[in-house]
Amino acid sequence: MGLTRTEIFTDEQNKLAVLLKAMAHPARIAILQYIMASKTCINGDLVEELGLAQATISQHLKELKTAGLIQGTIEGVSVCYCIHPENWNLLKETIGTFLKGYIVSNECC
Amino acid sequence: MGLTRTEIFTDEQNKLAVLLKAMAHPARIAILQYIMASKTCINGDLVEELGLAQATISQHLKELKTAGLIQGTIEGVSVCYCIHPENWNLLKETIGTFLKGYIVSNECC
DNA sequence: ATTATTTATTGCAATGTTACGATAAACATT
DNA sequence: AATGTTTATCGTAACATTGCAATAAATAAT
Repeated sequence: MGLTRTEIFTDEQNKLAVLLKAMAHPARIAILQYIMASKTCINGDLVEELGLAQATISQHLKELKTAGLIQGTIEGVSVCYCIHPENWNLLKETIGTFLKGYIVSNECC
Repeated sequence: MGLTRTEIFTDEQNKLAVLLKAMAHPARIAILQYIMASKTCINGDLVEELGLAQATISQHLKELKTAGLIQGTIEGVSVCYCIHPENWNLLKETIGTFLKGYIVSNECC
């Protein structure tokens, strides 16, 4: 007990939950916003910008990368991060479809 | 250590994180989808539908209600839950704006 | 070669999440 | 009044998350 019972949900429900969870932290939202604004960035930029420890930023970047929201390529001594274009569009679509599922109705409480 | 440093983020970043977190669980996604499809529902419907314990469903409903995504009104012995129309539209807008922040660019890694 | 720069990983402490059984509370039915 | 129905809350066990210091690893500069 105490661990999510993923087996009783559909793949789509589990996948959407993983994506939302990856974004569900102010630091990761801030990181995504920073990357969106500056197109690319490195870990050090974010450490300065956000004021979190280097290890913490690195951990958040890893989570975003694991979820497929960003990608990182080694550039000499540093790693260049940016939004993962294809996955971001997929994300947009998946969340969009989910949110559109509600149509205002008067059958409400 | 170990607790999110909300004070270093903007209100908007923190609020969006709270909303995303409220949805970032397969059970809560399933609950929202069920409510969207059936317009209204009670705790008991969801216990049958999802196969989670009554206490667990109640807890998830509470989280969704606290985040403002759903509303519940007492109807005799049971509680009728439905999507919170205004907040759902706000959510749509907030997430939409966030996701639109990325414009595909060739300045990538 | 040595030193500097940059990021990832490890280890840890504090806190949060998830799930469920048991129980309480509140109304409906008999 | 006693019983049934429905939901919320409490307590608890098992993980999971967050954040940081310390350290490792890998390239760049001197």
